[in-house]
Amino acid sequence: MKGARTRASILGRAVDLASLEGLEGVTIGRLADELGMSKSGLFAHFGSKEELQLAAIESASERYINEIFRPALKEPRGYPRLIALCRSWLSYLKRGVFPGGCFFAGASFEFDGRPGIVRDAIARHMDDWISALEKAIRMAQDEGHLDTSIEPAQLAFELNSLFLGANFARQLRKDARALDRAAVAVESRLEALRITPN
Amino acid sequence: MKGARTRASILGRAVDLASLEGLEGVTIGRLADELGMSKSGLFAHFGSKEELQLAAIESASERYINEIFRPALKEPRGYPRLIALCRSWLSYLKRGVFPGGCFFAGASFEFDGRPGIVRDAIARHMDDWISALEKAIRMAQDEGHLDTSIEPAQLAFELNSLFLGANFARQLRKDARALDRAAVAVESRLEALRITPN
DNA sequence: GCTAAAAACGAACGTTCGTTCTATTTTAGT
DNA sequence: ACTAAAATAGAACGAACGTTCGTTTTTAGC
Repeated sequence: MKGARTRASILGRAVDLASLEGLEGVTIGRLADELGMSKSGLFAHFGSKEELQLAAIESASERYINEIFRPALKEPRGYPRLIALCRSWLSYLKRGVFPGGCFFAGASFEFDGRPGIVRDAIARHMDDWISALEKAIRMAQDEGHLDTSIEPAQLAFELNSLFLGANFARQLRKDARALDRAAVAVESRLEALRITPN
Repeated sequence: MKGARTRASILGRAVDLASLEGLEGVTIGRLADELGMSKSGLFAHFGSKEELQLAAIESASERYINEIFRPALKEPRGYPRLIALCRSWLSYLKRGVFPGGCFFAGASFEFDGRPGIVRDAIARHMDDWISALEKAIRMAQDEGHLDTSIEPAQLAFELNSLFLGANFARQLRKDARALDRAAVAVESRLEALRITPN
């Protein structure tokens, strides 16, 4: 069906736009104009703005997983996969996978003070992401690659904080060294916790 | 003049609302309703929505400085003031100085992808904040309290990242341990860099 | 190539947005 | 208390919002 292709291109543009101007800032009229189609034609694909937002979140999640998670899974479990995941996140920001920085960082801060199913969907995806980070950490500990005295949830919090800090420094402050700063912090923190075999 | 009092109460409410729903989400009609006054009466205080947003940012900045910066300045310069500043930030979040978490964290992520003078004003305030953090770090180094091998800008980046991470975990994920996690990370990072006299 | 279904369109709906007037009320200085 | 100035109100504006509807065009299966 052609509808699926159109729908995908709508969501692609919606997600890009949302990373720049926020999920609520993506207006159906503007989106239709940019794609050269009518408001009503675009609208019919979703039935409501809320459904469009939910679909955009799912679309962004696929990109997020493909660009960050999938590549890191090729590395062997343990320390290599954990550090690959962190490097992958910073590379994802550097490559400009979303033109306005991390879609989920923006959406998280935009919706954290509102009720509703859109907020819930964002929170669910971020829970999944943090859980994935924790799992990678736990695996590195299980493999004997990482100090077990640190709680996985604590380290995941710290790493995720550095990712948010990188997004902040790069997107708002236009700090050209943002990614380097985050990389240095991530690498040295992990290296200090690393257990090398000998 | 009575106008000044009214203006202050408008801005107080606008800032609270913006911390919850975003600076763009604060609508003049809603704001007027909540304050029991007319749209046009409220509007006349500012002349445009953009001016209202700029005034709200200034108002939020005063709160930010009074609640975080001012108390920490009572501590002696050096390590005591630096750690007081960090503790003050986390306490500011815990106390709920803004009902929707840190006003500037939200505003930063909301406007980082847009052009205009509102974005510029937010960026300027955040530059000031990061500079203040760096200055406190440099002073601690000058006093001989802190390892000089770390760049002040690097440590400021890391500390600020943990603050953003705390806001994220607390406001979006409703993680009751968010503040503890950030505190543990901040304290251990600073303690490791500390130089104790003997 | 015909045809039923799917997709896109164009016009209009009611609402809310920021903003602009003019008129009225309230304040502050004498 | 009087008065000029400041503050607030009320009605209306065009534009944009999300949404609905009936019609037309395009697609896909036979």
